[in-house]
Amino acid sequence: MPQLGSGGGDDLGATDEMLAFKDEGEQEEKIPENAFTERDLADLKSSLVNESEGSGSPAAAAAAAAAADPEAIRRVQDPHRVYQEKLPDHMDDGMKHQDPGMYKGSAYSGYPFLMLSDPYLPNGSMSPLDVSKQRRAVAAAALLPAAQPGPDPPPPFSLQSNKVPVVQPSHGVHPLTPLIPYSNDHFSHGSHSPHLPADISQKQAVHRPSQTSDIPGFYPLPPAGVSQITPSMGWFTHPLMLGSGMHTTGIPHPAIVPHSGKQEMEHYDRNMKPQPEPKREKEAKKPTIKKPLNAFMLYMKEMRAKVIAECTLKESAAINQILGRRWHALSREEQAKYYELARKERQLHMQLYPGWSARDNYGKKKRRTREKQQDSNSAKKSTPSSGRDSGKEPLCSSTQVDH
DNA sequence: ACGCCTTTGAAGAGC
DNA sequence: GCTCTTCAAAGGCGT
Repeated sequence: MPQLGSGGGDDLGATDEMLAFKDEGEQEEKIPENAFTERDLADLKSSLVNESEGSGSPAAAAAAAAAADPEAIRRVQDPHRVYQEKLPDHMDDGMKHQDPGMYKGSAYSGYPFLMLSDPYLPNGSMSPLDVSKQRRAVAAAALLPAAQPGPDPPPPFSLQSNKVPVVQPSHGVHPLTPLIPYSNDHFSHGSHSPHLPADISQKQAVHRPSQTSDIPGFYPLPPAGVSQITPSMGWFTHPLMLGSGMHTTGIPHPAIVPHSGKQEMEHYDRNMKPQPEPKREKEAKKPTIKKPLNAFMLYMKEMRAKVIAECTLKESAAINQILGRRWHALSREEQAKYYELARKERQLHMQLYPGWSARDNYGKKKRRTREKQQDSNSAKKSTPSSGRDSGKEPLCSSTQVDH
């Protein structure tokens, strides 16, 4: 159990983030009772470490959540409840505090986004790279509606998009869970790609092999928590997956992808057929176990489609900028939700691949040139506001973030 | 075909 | 302990 004992160790990021939020002065609108203090978060997270914790009542949690956040009522009436019911017991402890945020629907249906006027680019001469950046920023900004102060109606997105993979439905809704990368894309392939527009998903669905629809839940977390997951348990072990995303234990895991990466994975995803690949070639390709997604990645995965729809953007770089701003605009509870999911991700990942190290994947991506690295570093130093905390990227939403 | 862009967070390496 | 680097997702874009 490599990191299970680390307690808050791997949560530091979350804690740090929370601290950052304090500084951003976004607490005005914080709910007094349900406010997620850092200690709460720490408690919550440490509670996750105890995988074998007692049970809580999801319904009660939802009720409490609804009391604290009326809007949560709408959320908890949702399929998410199903997930809550299936949550590992240890989750309940933390969930009691944050159910409204956890596994609920759109996390920010009502929070104010503030569109900041200017792209992050400073004045001065621009390198081609800068021009490219500006072009992206402008492209994103150009598609944004004029900022309208005041509360905005929540975007008309279906909250169902947050269905949880643990109870992975076969229809094409995007679940939000720590298990997304392991369950959705790679297990319920064909049913839906979480970030793809519906039409694309449907296209994929055409190729969905019949047997996948029989898979109940690709992440059948036992009530007692992931620690009890065993290779033989509920995992979908399809012979066709052998050799592609199959863990050495026999557990199919989407985090495992062929060396060649995306393309090949898509191949498997969409067709789920053994490719007429030469054996030798197969053997030569060692599967790559991907890193577990962090909180922001999970958030992106969930929200990408929404941003794409809202902003009619497709370029990931621009979308990610928006998502970055939205991420910062999230309340602590809402962020905590994703930190929580990410934590579960890591724990599960750890259990599935005890010996795996992030270092294993080093060098599998082409490194950026040293020059660019230095370039960006110096740029960040010289213009700190252009970095992660620039606060100038548009949120695309008609609301704004005040920084 | 392949890498870059862009975001945040986690983790490893090096000092 | 701190800083730096790399990777995780995503899809348009440039070479």
